[in-house]
Amino acid sequence: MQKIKRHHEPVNHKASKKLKLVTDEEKEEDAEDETHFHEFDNPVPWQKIEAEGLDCDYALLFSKEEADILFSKLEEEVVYVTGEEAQVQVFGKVYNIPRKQATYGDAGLTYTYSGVKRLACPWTPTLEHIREVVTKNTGQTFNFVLVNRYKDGLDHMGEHRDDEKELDPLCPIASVSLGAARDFIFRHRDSRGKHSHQNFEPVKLELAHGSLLLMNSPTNKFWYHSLPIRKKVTLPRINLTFRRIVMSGKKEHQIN
DNA sequence: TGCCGATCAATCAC
DNA sequence: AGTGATTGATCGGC
Repeated sequence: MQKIKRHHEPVNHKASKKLKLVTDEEKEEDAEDETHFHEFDNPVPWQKIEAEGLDCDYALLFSKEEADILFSKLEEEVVYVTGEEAQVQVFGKVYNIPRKQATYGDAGLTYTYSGVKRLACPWTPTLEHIREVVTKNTGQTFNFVLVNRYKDGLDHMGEHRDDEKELDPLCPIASVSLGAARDFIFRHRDSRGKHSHQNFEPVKLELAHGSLLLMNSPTNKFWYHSLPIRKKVTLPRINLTFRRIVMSGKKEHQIN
């Protein structure tokens, strides 16, 4: 297993200056005598967000300094789709999506967005680095990331659920936010529309620079989420949603 | 003003 | 093959 090089400040500022990534086995060995190792190894403090059928965990994963660097690196590395790939059809009409999108992941993986299949680009160094940090902090592995870039508060995403068939239903979706903080709204599926038969209050969060939101099962079965327009926001935000895609049985891309 | 919820009535996946 | 779900723009109410 490859070691992760930490080239930014650690989350825990009380941690030793000697930043050495230790494997789980090494932790076991050192655990008894070295107190400062415990400080360094402390997991990020998670905040639980719960409602009926909704189960999320929120944490500040990166310091401002780390997050600033990650943001600018992503601005250099990520290539967003253009043209027809950046359009979506709603009720028969074609629109440009009100944000920029890109898909990265393990070789050969595809992702279906609004009926259109899209091939994952190979991981960039920064995306791979963030994936490793997320894995280290969640214990979950991901093989794909959807990148959404919102250039200002007018860029947005409408209400939807991430319930694509190709997603591993038990794996959480890990959403990393970088750049401008944006409001994020959950609404229960049975509390939408004029004749909704239940009355769950929306769950509203602000996703901060450097934060990680884990959306655990079965959140996406019952709750829609959206990133609404915020006219006061003038700065860009990049959002990374790490997912686990299972190519169940389906023969991938038959080449004739 | 800005925000929020409802509507649209075409197309597609299952 | 009929049904249900859809994603974004627009509009009305507050």
